[in-house]
Amino acid sequence: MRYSRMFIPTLREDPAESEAISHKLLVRAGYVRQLAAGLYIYLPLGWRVIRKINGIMKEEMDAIGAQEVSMPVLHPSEVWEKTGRWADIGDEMFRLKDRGGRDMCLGMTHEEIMTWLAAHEIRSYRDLPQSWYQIQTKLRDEARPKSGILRTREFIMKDSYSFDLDEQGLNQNYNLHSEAYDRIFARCGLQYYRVESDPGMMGGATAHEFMAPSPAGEDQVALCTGCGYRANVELAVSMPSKVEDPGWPREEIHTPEKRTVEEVTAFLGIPASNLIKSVLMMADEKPVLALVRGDQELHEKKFSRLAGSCRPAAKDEVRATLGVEAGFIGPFGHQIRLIADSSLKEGSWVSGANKAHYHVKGIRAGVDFNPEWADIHVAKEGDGCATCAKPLKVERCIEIGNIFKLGTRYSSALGATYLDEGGQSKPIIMGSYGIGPARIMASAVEQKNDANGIIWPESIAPFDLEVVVLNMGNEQALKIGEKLYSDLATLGFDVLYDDRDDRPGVKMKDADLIGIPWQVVVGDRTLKEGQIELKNRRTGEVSRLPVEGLSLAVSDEIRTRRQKGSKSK
RNA sequence: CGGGGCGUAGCGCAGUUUGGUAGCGCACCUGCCUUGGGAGCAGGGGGUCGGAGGUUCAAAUCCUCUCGCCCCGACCA
Repeated sequence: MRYSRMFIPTLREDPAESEAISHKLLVRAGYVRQLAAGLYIYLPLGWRVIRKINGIMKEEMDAIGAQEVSMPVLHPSEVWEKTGRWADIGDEMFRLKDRGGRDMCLGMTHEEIMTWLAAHEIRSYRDLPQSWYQIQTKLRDEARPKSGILRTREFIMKDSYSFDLDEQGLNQNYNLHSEAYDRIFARCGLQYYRVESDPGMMGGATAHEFMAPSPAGEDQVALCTGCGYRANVELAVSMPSKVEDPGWPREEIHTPEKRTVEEVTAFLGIPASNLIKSVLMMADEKPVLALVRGDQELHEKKFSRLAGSCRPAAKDEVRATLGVEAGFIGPFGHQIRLIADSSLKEGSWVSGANKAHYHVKGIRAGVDFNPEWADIHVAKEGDGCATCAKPLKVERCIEIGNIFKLGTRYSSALGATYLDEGGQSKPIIMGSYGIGPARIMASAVEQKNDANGIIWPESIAPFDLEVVVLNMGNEQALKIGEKLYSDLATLGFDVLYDDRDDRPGVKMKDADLIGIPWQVVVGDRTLKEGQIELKNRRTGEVSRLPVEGLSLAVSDEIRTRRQKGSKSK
């Protein structure tokens, strides 16, 4: 492809409306443009990257026997009504009516439609197992689109669905997908973790997420440095650091206007880990008091697994229920359910005194309060691993893929059954598996860039190499450039040929910004010595090659250095 | 949906406090010149100041409403 004819609108400056590095670079280097909040246009370079990623995904999906299909984006409401999600899902679903007044929606995922198909076409155990996948547009009316192409309202997803006779078959398909995902992300050049995740509203039992570490990520992942335990903090368990019992006797202390943990600890000169934080939650409109240590955060999801769906109580609800304002709640003297984090079992603590402007020091579990015990804190860096007690690390990550064991949730609802060998009708056992190619793209940029721009992994770069003729006025250079361009293409490389009549500085800046892994530079300076340069974008390493037999030399050099590179990785 | 910020030329911004007929850099067009890290000179085109209403002799600037975008939080099937 000739640069002069390709649409690559690079920007000299970072776009104003962007925070994430990947967002800035992808806009600046001419890969994407924003149409509206959460709606992105993929320009020629950007679409090439997506196509490369999709190609890798297809190869790996096909390799595990999954079959590609294509599903409609527009769905009739009935299918979604059958699984209950038409009602369960709120504003996040785009809904519309067709001309006949029928309720329709835009697909946010395809469990319903895939299961509908299975329900209609699968009859016998002989038809199973099946794995179907598609690479298709999804639409979700996100409350807050953000970080460029990381969280958008319209996005492409590779989603696969497995259909099995039994749990054993599901496990096999689940593992096949997990391994295929490992190969996909490794081939895309990403650093990533496979972590335990919350099955959530997908309604399954087991789920994992594939997480690419990046400060732009929205998720936090707890990682054990010892045993390899890895889990999304949405469900990660941990042992909070031990706190020595100060052995305080019980006494009431005047703490005027000291409401928050910071205020109280500063006032009393004690660490937050000596405090009990009491949070009143409304679970199905019934009050439940949650107790965590002062240095912990209440994990609402863990809590709601015990208490039912809940929300923090409003200020006036606190007063009405407990008779005291929120800053001075104590865990004693109430007739409501108490759930405390296990870290509070031993020791003496400071808590609110159930009296405005007073706290109480030296209260003890078993003496002053008798809660139900559970892990209801958010795991944080430095907590002990629940399995091996080694310290946990917490890292911010981008969710690039997920796998769910769905079981029979969708097949039961939609009547996707088969007849087994004995003629018994049984629900199909399902799994679903997703990958966001745009997130792979963004994660790659997040993980691989420098001050000059993007550094693509070779597998997903828009081109294999870029030929840069620095001075188009130099006839010899021009001739060599043209020859390189056609020869290297013939040798099977995807070549971007910068034939623009621009100054060398502009071309080199653009080449670095765009981030194609190899640059073949034809410049006056080295040409005088009968040489051209081959530059590795990642390492900056430059090797000089003689003009004679150039194209083959370049291709040999890239191939051997690719091998060297992959060995040293 | 709650909190914060921002909408002025294609992009990045100043001007808004204190109302007086819109500016800078880059990009773009023409010509000259230049070619190893976003050159230089000369000339030129381009803006209903997000939108609507109001106050005023006069509004980018003040007031009211509204739309859009970004960031934090909630949400995220």
